[in-house]
Amino acid sequence: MTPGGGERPTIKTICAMTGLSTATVSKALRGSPEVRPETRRIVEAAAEKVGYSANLHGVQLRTGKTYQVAVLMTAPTSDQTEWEGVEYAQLLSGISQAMEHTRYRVALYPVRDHAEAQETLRQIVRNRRADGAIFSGTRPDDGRVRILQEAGFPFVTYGTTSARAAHAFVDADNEGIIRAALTRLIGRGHRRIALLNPPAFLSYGQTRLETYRQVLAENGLPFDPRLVAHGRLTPGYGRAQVMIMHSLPDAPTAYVCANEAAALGALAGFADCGMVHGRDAVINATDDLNVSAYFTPPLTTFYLPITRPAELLGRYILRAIEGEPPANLQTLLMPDLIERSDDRLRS
Amino acid sequence: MTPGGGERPTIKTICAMTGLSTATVSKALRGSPEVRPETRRIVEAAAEKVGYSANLHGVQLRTGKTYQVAVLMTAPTSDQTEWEGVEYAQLLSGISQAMEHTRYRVALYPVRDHAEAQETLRQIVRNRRADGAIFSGTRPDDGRVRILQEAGFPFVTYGTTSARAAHAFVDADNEGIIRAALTRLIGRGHRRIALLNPPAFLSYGQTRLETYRQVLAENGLPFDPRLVAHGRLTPGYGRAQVMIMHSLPDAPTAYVCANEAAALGALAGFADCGMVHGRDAVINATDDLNVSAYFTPPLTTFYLPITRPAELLGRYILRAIEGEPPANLQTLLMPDLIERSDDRLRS
DNA sequence: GAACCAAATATAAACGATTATATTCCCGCT
DNA sequence: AGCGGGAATATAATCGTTTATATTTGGTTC
Repeated sequence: MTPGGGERPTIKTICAMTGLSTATVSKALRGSPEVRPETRRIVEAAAEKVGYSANLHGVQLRTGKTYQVAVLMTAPTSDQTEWEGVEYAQLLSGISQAMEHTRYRVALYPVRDHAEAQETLRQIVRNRRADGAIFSGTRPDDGRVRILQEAGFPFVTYGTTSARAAHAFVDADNEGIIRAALTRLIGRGHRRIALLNPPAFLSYGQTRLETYRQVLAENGLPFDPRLVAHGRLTPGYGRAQVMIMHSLPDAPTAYVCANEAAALGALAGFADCGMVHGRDAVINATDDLNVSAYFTPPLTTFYLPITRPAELLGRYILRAIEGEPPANLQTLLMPDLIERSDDRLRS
Repeated sequence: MTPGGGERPTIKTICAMTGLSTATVSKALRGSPEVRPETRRIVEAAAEKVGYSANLHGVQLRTGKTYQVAVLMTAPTSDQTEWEGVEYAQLLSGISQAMEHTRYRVALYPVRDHAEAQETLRQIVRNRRADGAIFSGTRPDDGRVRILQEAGFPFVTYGTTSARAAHAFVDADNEGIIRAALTRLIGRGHRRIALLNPPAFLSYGQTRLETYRQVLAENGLPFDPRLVAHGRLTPGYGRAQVMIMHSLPDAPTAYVCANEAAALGALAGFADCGMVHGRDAVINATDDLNVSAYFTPPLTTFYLPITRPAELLGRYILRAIEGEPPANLQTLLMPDLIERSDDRLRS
């Protein structure tokens, strides 16, 4: 494509073609007002002709920008074969898609745990390996948030923290979800409703628990701690919790599962206990993949396509990098209720 | 940490500390034999003291290396809410983990289709955005493979092609899987076995189909094209195919599904048709997430934890970048058979 | 002791962009 | 005519490395 050979064109190629200096060409290409519109057109034509695109390494060295967005992924490790973390695929895809027509790319940093995440972020900040960061699984007092705030490093969380006012975030409206799910189930006659929550240290688990207690109280129902479980949201967890709670003297008639993996396991637990969904108890899920349509039986779900928060995360980190204040970069998304079963209390 | 202030240390920092020149320091840090061991120790001590780590942008500009591995991900797009592509999360995680203690990072390139993948790869090659590439969903005659081979660009595929001899790849042993699955089902009395395959243009679908025909022939069983389906491996696909094949005059008594998503849908199809798994027909899956343990009922599966091929992909791409010949970078992995149901033909 | 050589180190030129500073040019003003 | 000043462009420094080339050092050899 380059007339003179297969070498990749640089600014100097364009200088040679146009007789202009590197400074002028550089400015013209970035649309600086200092260069005459006519000159800019000449430069752009030349650039177009040879298919010029800036060498990022040069730009990066000079400006210190990396054009990378670090996405931390709390990794499904090799020793852990459960169905977990599968939503990362679509999360990453959505984030990348938001950066499609920019210079930015997603760079992946898998981490094993919270401590490693902090260490990784420190390195990213210290060595300026990225211009911004995204991570999920937030805790109310989140060490990662503190590190990045102290460093003045742009970031967006997927999930809230107690410092939420001060940073960009995207999350599902967990309060809204639990309120709607419980109100619906209570309206259909359920009095003992189990909550299969994620690990207790996660913000959204806590939000859900608080809302759960609140809604129970508002409806004059007692709070029974034995109906609340915390744990990693694997199918195995869902199954185990159903088996435990089923054997309570006063077993729950409804299970609200924090995601579809747990709900799938809960269904398996039903089978193990000889329970029939809809007759002995019901399960509701809240999730972002919408697999529950294919469970036997299909489950009622609060469904938020994960690509929605994902694209938002992508757009927000770009704006955060550009210096937009966090207050403009905060969104809670309310999932849609998809009723796939009646869920009325029988018996 | 730097004595003189918060600035990030560079080679010049170390020059100032040791009184050596940048050339010597650079060579010392990279272990060049031209520098005296004693000098090297001095340099290393100084580097350690100030916490020096090379500025990648400088290195990249000078050497042209990017220390990025491009992973193409045929993206679950926003308009597509089916459970599909979820295994990418663990694939990416495994790849990244293989590069953990290197300078290399995974850079993510989501693409919508084959054409976009080719265009993306051309850009990556042309603008040297990465040192190597990984992609999946191979076809026998794969345009992406041709582009990279012509460019002499290092890459590893997840899946085989007809040019397999000439490039690095990792894949499941699809021939072995189908042979084992069919032999087992035939041994248990099944005569009409359905094959729920991925889209026909994919290599592994073709391999599976060929093996399927071959094994049938070896066992004196007729090949019935109506028992073979091709399509995107969503739950919806599995369900639809079961409904179609169930209504055949001579319906299959066993379904071999190419992944767990399709198998889950097939189970949903069973429920829709009023079929009972194990009585009217059985389902086998082959997959890498091992969710089928939690289906109702649990399904027999050929299970290859996706992290195994993933780590191999990561290791292979690093070696390919270092110039290792493709012949040493080719592996077919045989999954484990996990028998979760009897699967003998009843009736 | 001069000449030579290898080993170790230093100097300086890249890599490709951005940008502070300098130069040129042209115009209007006194 | 001379000068000041703004607009447009050019020159050159710079980012942090690597590496080709030059220089120094010290030891051998004759």
